[in-house]
Amino acid sequence: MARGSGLSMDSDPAGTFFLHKPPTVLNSFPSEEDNTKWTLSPNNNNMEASLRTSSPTHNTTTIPFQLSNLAPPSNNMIITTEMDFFSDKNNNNNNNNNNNVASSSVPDNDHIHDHATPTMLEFKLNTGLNLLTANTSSDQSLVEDEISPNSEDKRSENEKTVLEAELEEMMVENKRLKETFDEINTKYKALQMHVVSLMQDHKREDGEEREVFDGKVEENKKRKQIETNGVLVPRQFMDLGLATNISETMIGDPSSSSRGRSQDRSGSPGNNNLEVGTSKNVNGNGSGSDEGLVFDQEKKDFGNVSRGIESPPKNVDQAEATMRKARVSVRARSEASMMTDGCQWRKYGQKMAKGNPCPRAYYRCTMASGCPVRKQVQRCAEDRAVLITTYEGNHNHPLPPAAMAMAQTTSSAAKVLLSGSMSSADSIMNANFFSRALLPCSSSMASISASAPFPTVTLDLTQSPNPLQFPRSPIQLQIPFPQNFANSSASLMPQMFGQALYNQSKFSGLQMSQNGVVDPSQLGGNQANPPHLADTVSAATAAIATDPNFAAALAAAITSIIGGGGGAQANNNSTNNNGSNNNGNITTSNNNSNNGKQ
DNA sequence: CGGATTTGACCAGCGC
DNA sequence: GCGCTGGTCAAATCCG
Repeated sequence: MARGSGLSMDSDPAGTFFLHKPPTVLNSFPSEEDNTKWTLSPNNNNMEASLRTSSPTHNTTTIPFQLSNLAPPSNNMIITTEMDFFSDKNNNNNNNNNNNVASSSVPDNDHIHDHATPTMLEFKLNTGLNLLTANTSSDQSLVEDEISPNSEDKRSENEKTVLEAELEEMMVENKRLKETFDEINTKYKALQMHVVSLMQDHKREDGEEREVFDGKVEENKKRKQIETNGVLVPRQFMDLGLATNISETMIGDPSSSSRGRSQDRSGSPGNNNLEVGTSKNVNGNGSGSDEGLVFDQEKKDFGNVSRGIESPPKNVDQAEATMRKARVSVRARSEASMMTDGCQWRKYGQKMAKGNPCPRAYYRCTMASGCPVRKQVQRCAEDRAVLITTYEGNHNHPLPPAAMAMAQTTSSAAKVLLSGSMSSADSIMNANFFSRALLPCSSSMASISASAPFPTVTLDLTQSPNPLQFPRSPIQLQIPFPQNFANSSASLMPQMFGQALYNQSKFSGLQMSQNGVVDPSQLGGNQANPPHLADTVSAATAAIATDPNFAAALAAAITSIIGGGGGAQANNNSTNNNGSNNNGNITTSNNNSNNGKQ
């Protein structure tokens, strides 16, 4: 391969260019002529053009390229070019590695090989046509342009028009973006006020509701009936008190400790929603629940809360088991058999699941021996283009950046679901609030299901709402993600949700003062005292609003939306490496008590 | 040949 | 107690 740069051109008034080959290229350039005649043919508003040469030795060669970033023309137009020659006869897609100003292709390599040396049997011409309109002192060859003033003026006029149109378009875009942000800001404040108001109302009614629920096993049965019928009632639409009552009833009523068998825990058809199950009905004897991870600190805190505040110790085990089973399910359209999430997985099983003709595959993480993280992959029964991936557990090893987002999400989900698994009513409220306020952007793609046997967060990346349609409801803020955003930014989404989850898990542990006022200094403090709901909400919204990662992700999402979804700027650098993963406070309990094969 | 995948068998939990 | 289902194991098989 030979590389040459700095071909120079000049032209006659008719627009015919003469290409001068610099000495450094002579040995590799296939032509023996010193001057090859090139004709410049502008088209498409002068933003594209092609160079055509016809010579006795070259026959006809056309090199298309684009003209962009052109400054206003001058009479002394200087064109610098860069050409690369390399041997790949079949590859006509030349890469302009240094710039994208121009692209070219060589349609027929044979024509330019006529006079190649015997050792240079094949060439490929890679031309980075750097078309500049200003004088440059680079070592590239320069030649003054002699294009006729009339045609030049005409072209510059067109270019000016195009640039002005682009500028105007960008200004409109900018204005629209600003309006969108303003709208989001306004709605966020309205949402915050409304949620706080709701929580205050709930607090007033709290005592009354507890009385009622204590005697209302019937309501719990109703709830169970709904779930077993496969009709998901998103908890975000449930009355907060009802959610609380159900959860507490499930704890107090052993008969309600049956693990549901609903098939929708990993995202049943039509359940394009975020699910945060808060059931705490896992059998405390631990059979089958020994796998997965336990957060030591959370175990401790949880135990404090449970024993010290409301629950008998046996419920601690139940919630711990629930914690270990916390899952994050991701729905995304994908033709591949498995989502790329940055981790290495080994398939260890496959089963036909009830209600779905597509088999469910079981994978475990193989990035480190003993990593407890597992995932299930299954296609949606109703829409086979949708791939449902359910993660469970937390990695016990360092992760590559590409895997951080997903891992953070699973870990954060486990945390928030632990808080939702506490017997404290407020903790249940946290899980409920998760979908109502903490993930205000997700209502169209999120709901809460109590039907899952394990707490499961389901992120739906399959929806493609109108990119610019924002909700009118003052209390709900949706950030609809365009389809291509969901597809291309699967790593960003978990990051957003993961951070939100993580923040929520933080506020769930806030210490409250006697009067129920949140002490900001207690953010992330111990969890000895259960939070009050209104304060929890305030702290949560504050945590979300001030979180730079969430803000960045939100901005990226909106940018993607406004920009027509042309690729969200999923910045891996914004991944919170201080997430709950690998923080050393997790232990693996892998007794395999139920895995022994006799 | 070593690692990954496939697949039948096994086990636990739950509903009836 | 039995059957169903989800989840896992491990031998067999495949593959690079």
